[in-house]
Amino acid sequence: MSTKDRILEEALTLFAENGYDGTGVEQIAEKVGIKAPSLYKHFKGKEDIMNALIDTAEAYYEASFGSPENIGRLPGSKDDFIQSTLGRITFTMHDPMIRKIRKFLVQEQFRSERLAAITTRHQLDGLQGMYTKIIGGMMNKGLFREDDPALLATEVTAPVVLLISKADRQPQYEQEIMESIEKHIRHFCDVYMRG
Amino acid sequence: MSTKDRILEEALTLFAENGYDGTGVEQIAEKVGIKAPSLYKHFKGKEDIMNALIDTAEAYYEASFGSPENIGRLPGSKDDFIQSTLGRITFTMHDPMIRKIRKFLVQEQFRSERLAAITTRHQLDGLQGMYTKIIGGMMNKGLFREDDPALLATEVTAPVVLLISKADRQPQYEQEIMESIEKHIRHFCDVYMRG
DNA sequence: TAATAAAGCTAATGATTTTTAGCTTCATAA
DNA sequence: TTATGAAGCTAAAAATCATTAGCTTTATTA
Repeated sequence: MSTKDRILEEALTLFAENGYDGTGVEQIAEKVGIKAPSLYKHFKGKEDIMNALIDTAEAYYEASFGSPENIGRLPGSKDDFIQSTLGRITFTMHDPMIRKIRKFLVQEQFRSERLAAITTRHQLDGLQGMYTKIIGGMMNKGLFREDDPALLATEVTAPVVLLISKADRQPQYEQEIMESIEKHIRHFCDVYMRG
Repeated sequence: MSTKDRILEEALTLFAENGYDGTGVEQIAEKVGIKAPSLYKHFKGKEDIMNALIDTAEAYYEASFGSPENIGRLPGSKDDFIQSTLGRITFTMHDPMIRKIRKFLVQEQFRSERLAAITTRHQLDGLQGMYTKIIGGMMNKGLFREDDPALLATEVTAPVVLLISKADRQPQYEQEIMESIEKHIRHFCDVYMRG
């Protein structure tokens, strides 16, 4: 892994933990194993590091939610829907990279319009767009009752997003949070699915 | 209004806009109309200002969600439920004090366990506890179908909380957001209320 | 082999920021 | 009226931080 990428990696870790203003270039350099002035061989300055980081977050978003392939096959039953959804949530919750991007964005969302827009995509439009397609597709197959797929996507994803945020800041409650999420998903299926 | 209170007021405004680390004591002093060293006649230091601010946020939470009186009378019909809920949301969204506390908390939630706990209360337990009581009460009167009131409270409040956060960082979308919220609330009533 | 460029280092600069020391003013109370 | 304490100020200390300048090493390439 190149030094440049190592810098981005450690910077994201530190920004996620202490925020941009709460992180010094010296800290970043130390984690990478170089001295602070050497950072400037790779980036113009601290802000340049953050901008590169934002590009990473954008690319990551694009890879996760940008293409329809990420949905995979449509779930064919209630249990299938529940299991694939819980799987996605468990992955999203624990993947270190996604977790750091989430924590970084939530702290820096007010820094610029661009960061605000990315935060909204990560927190709302991403998951929601994905579930609009899934639910819409399953509706066509008669697995969901007729309704507005985008609205149902909001209903199912919003509580999950909020509970994952809670787990990010209070990991000691992770177990209860997972139980709440599962309960919520099952209830959602009971209400909106056929059979 | 005392200088001490003015300091807290301006500090909250600045912390909400630029975060704790992004705000200098000099900025706070300037907004108050004094010089930075004079702040130390009222607080031990910058961190002491934030701690006092957190007490304010706690007190505010207690006043808003701590006592059952804040629910007022139970809504007696679907329209009553929708109107009182939309009223509460509009107020919460626009009240400058609540708005600043929300923005402050969302940025500083990882700074300490105390801030994490308060953020969870403000973002989840507060509204949710209130709506658990409202929906539970209305269920007893036969206005809601039989179900788990706490679960329904999650379903109705979570999308609202997320959309309000979006409005905080992207006020230019406020109108569409309000429409989304209203659509969501009406849909919620259609699904879970009788009649 | 000689030249070059990339990537590291030390030392230091300059800017900012929090905090302290010590002085002044002014209202209040003895 | 005098003493006291609260609340402001200026000046400066002390610390931190991002960045620059200039040197060294090392690998690559002509």
